Amino acid sequence: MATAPVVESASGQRLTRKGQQTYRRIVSEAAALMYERGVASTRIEDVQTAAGVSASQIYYYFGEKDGLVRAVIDHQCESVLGVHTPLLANLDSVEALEAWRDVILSIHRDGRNQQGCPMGRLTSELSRSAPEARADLLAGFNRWEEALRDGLRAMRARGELPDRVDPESFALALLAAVQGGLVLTQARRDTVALEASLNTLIDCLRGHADH
Amino acid sequence: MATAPVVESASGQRLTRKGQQTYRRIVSEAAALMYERGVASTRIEDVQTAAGVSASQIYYYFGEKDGLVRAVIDHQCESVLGVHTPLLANLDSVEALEAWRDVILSIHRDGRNQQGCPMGRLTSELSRSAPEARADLLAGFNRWEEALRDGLRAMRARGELPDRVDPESFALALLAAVQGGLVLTQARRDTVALEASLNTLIDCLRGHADH
DNA sequence: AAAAAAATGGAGTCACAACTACAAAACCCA
DNA sequence: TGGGTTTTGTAGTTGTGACTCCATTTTTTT
Repeated sequence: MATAPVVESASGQRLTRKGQQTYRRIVSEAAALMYERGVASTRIEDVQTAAGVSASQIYYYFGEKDGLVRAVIDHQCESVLGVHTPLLANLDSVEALEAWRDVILSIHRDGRNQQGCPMGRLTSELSRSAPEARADLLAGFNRWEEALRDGLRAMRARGELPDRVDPESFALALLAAVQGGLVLTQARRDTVALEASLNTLIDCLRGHADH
Repeated sequence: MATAPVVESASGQRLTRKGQQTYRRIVSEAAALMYERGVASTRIEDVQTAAGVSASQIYYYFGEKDGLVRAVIDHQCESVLGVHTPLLANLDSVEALEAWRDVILSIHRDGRNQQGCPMGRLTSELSRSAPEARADLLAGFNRWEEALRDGLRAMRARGELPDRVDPESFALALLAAVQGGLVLTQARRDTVALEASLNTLIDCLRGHADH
C-alpha cells in the first residue's frame, strides 16, 4: 500500500539500489503521464521515453501494463494522502480547515493540475474494469475520509464544532466536495466550483458554530 | 446540442425515418456501453453487436469514432438534464430539494448506475484529450448549474432560503456534491457518501432557515 | 578478480480494433 | 411501377501498441 521500499521486480527478483531508482522513476513518470492523458491513452512507449528506459525494463519491473497501473495507483494515493494527512492531523479550528482548503485550491489553481484529483480520475477510469484497482483506490479514500473524520472529532473535542454537525457525515461531505469540485474543475478549467463548494460547507460550519 | 431530430449522416446525407431510428439506436446503445465500460474500452464492434448493425452503418452515420462519442455526449447531457430540469423548475421548498435528492439516490441505489454520473465520467475521461468534448460537457454542466441556481432563487423569492445563503455558490456546492458523491459511489459501490454529502448541505440550509 | 545476479537495449512478433470499399438490398417519391 | 437515393452486409486493409526474446552491460557478492 505505502510507497515503502520496493524490494522485488515482477518476477520476484531482488532489486539493487539502481534498480529501485529506475523502478521509482518509471512509476513517477507513468503517474504524471496517466494523470495528464488518462491511463488508456498513455502508451508504454510514452512511459519509456519519459523515464528514459527501454521497453524491456518496464516489463521486467511491472509485468504487463496492469502491474504498472497498480503501482501508479499506489503512488498517487500516497502522493495525495501525503498532502492531506499532515494538514488534517492538527485540525484544531475552522481556520485550520480553511488552511486545508487553501492548500487544495493552490494546488489546482492557475492552470496547474487541471485534470482533477489523481485518485478521482483513476477511480472514474478504472473502477469498473479493474476490480483490484477499485479496491486500492477505495482503501485510499477510506484513509482520507478517516483523516478528515478524526480531524473533525478533534475539533469537536475542543468545542470548535457544533453538536449538530456529525463528524462522520461532514467528513464524507468534505471529501465529496473536493472530488466533485475537481470534476467541475476539469470541465471549467477554473477552481470556482471547487471554491464555492468548500466555502459553502465551511460557512455552514461557522454559521452553526457562531450561534 | 439538444437531442433534436437528427437530419444528417456524417457525410451530410438526409436521413429517412428508418435511418433516424438506426441512428438513435446506435447512440443509445453506445451511450450505455460507454457508461458501463468507459469510452476507450468500448469497441465499435461492441456497439455493432449491441445495436444490431454492421460496421459500415456506424461509420456512415458518425464518421470516425470521435463523431459517435460526440453524439453520445449530447445524448447523455440531454438524458441527465431531462431528469433534473423538471425537478428543479418547481423548487419551492426544502422538501422539493429533498425530493430532488431522493430521485438522485434512487437512480444510483441498489447496484444500478454505479459508474457515477454519465457526464462526470465522460468529463474525467475526455476533458483533456478532446477539447470540444469538454466544451459540450461544460455547456451541459452550465445548464445544470443554472437550473439549480434558478430554483434556489425562486426559493429565496418565496422566503424559503435564508439571506446568508448565496444561490450562486450553493448551486455549485450542490452540483459538486452530486458529482463528488458519485465519484465516491464508484469506489465504494454504495451511495452512503452521496447521501451524506447532499444531506449535509440540505441540513445546513435548514439549520440557517430555522433561525 | 571472477562468478553470479540483476539491469538494460534493441529488434521483432502478434493481436486487435479502427477504418474502408464495394456491391446488394431497402426505401421513398414521382 | 420505376429510378434515384439511402441503408445495409461482407470482406477486407492497415496502423498501432502491448508484449517478447536474447545478447550485452552493469552491479553485487564472494
